[in-house]
Amino acid sequence: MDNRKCTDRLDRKGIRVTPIRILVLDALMKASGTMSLADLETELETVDKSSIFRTLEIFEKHHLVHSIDDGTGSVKFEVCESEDDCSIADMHTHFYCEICHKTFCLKDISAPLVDLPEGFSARSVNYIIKGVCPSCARG
Amino acid sequence: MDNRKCTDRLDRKGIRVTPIRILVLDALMKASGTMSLADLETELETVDKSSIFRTLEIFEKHHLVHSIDDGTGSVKFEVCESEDDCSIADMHTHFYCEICHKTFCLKDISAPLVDLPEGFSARSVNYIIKGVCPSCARG
DNA sequence: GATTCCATTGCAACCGGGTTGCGGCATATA
DNA sequence: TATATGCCGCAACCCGGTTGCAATGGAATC
Repeated sequence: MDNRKCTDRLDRKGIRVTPIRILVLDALMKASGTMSLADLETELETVDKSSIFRTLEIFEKHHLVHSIDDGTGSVKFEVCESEDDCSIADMHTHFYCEICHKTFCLKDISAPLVDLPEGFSARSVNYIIKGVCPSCARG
Repeated sequence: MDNRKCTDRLDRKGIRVTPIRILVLDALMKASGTMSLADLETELETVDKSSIFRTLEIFEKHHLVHSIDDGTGSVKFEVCESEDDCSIADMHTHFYCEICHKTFCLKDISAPLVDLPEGFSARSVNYIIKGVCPSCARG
């Protein structure tokens, strides 16, 4: 576990460093895709659900992670790509297969952003396409 | 209540007509925007939650209505625009204000659809932008 | 007309993700 | 050392959604 890297990043975001916050951030950074609260609970079995919850809450408020609602009923979390700021450009496309109920993370397809009516300002985008994935289409 | 119109539409979709289904469909058609299960429960106080739930399930399966997950924790329902088929073109943009927690239905902005990798086929799009709405921006 | 069958519905209970109150412990501040 | 503040675990709670089951009712069959 890269303790140092986590500590630095928390510092830079102005988040007080604690052992649990390091654990959670480390797990998120190591994860290949997104992680749900339940995923983190499983991964960090010594840490209480509510602590993880509150940690994620803080991370999100400080734009260290962002959440994706893929419509499966459990919100997913992901470390923001850019080190210093979490921009809308970080938001990419997700695909949910209605057959096998898996969520795919299409990292290289960034979520489109439409022109909004006067007065609306966007801070994040939740873009999820539902349909049938390749392997379910074949079989 | 336009009983006839509802009955016809149910018929055309191959959905067996029942009093409750007429009530639910009528409420949805009359609604200015989207409705949640809870909204319908309030509107149709004589009808049980589970009955509404199952009715919506059937409606959705027959592509008479579609659901939108706006990230508020309660799924919204909406009658498909086109009479005969519910196409992806029906899906429009939704905006969720992080300050006042309201969901706006931007009916005239259709949800964009990105090119998916080989093998993925899209059946619906869930596109929701989060940010600050005009009245909250004003302060 | 009587009987059988199956879809529909209401009720109540359940489920699971998320959230909160609170008390204890640790850490910081005076 | 005394005092405040923040962090954490536990347990309980909340709420939207979902399911099992029994009763009802209408259509199909005898």
